[in-house]
Amino acid sequence: MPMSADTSKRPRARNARPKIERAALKLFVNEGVDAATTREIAEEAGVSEGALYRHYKGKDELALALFMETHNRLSTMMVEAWMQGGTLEERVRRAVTAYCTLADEDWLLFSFHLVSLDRFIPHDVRRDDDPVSVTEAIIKDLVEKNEIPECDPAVMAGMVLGILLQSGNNKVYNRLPGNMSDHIDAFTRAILAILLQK
Amino acid sequence: MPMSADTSKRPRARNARPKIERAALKLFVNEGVDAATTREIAEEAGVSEGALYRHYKGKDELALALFMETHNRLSTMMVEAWMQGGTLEERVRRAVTAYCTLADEDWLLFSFHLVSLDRFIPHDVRRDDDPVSVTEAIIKDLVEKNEIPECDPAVMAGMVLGILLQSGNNKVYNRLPGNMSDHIDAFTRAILAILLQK
DNA sequence: CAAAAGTAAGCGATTGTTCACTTGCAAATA
DNA sequence: TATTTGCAAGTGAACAATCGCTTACTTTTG
Repeated sequence: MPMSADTSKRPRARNARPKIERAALKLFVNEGVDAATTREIAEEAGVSEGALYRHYKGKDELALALFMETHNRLSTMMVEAWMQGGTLEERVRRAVTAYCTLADEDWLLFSFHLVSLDRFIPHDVRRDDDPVSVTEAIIKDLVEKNEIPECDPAVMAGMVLGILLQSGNNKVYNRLPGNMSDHIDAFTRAILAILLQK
Repeated sequence: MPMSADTSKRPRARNARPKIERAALKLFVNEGVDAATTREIAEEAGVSEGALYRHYKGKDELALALFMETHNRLSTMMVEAWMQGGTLEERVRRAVTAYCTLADEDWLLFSFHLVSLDRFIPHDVRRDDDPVSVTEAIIKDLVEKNEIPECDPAVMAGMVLGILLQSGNNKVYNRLPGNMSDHIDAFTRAILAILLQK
């Protein structure tokens, strides 16, 4: 007995994982992690809901994995850019360039990291290898070697990072035109101005 | 027939509204608005769940009201501080002082505003009276009057605000010691350094 | 005593996750 | 080469839990 027309069954998807990740990123950024449902993600990805659980333990693990992808690359790139040596300006410019390049290469992935910082960065625990701690350590070192004037490293680290992070946030809100890389010069000069002030 | 001992009925609360607001703030900051349930808020406040709905239409309205309380005061204080006139340094210092004072007066309320910025600030719409637009307008004015060197007002506004916002965020994460007001000097000098750079 | 404020119970809707089943592919077997 | 077999990947229906909110009622207040 021939079946009547296919009752709108989804054609089986292939390579669901990247589709799920891009769909999740899009919804996470636009609605927030909590508001984005697994059903929405699956629909946006053109994939069944169960497929998500073949690759991730659950929604939270998916979100964390996407966050960490950027978070780890960020720490690595920043440290590498700094360790290469050179003048203060050269090192700052390299770090800023690394940050902006990472942002521009995959803006969706990067902006998710940016807007989810306060969800995934624990409020009370310090890690030695996260961007804030790394920046603080670098500044402490610069002070000790008399490359910059005396200052409170914790305060200075916040201000320096603020220049980059807030500019990123403004780009998320469509308040900053162009790519992040378009402003490498402005960022570099501002950071140097703060570091070398007085 | 006398009932056996009171089966754990909550003693009727009085003045529930402020209790609800403080409890909500605490939970909103620590868990996020979505993760904090109305049941948790009521329990933390020592109040029944229904009491929330005597004062607010729902959870979202409660969160928005708490956000706007800071948001509006912030815009007002910043504009007032700036309009009073004086030298560039005096005006910057007054604006910074206003910001830090607001933060220290009610840190819980303020930090909720800080961590919820991207929830309540729409991604695509510009308002003329929000802090970012206000800052941008001020900088544009400074450039036109040749009080500071030529620069892109959008970029400069992001960087200037970043100094304050990221420091606030770091305090939320317990990475910045003391009150915000303790660092008024550092913030003021840093902002002046990037405004007047080159 | 009327209105405002608070309570406890519970309802409808939604959500993250599970589960039994199917499919396509590639290695193993003959 | 032709056939079998094992397994990772995909499906979608259903579940248990939870959440925001409403309701019927009681208490306080001016």
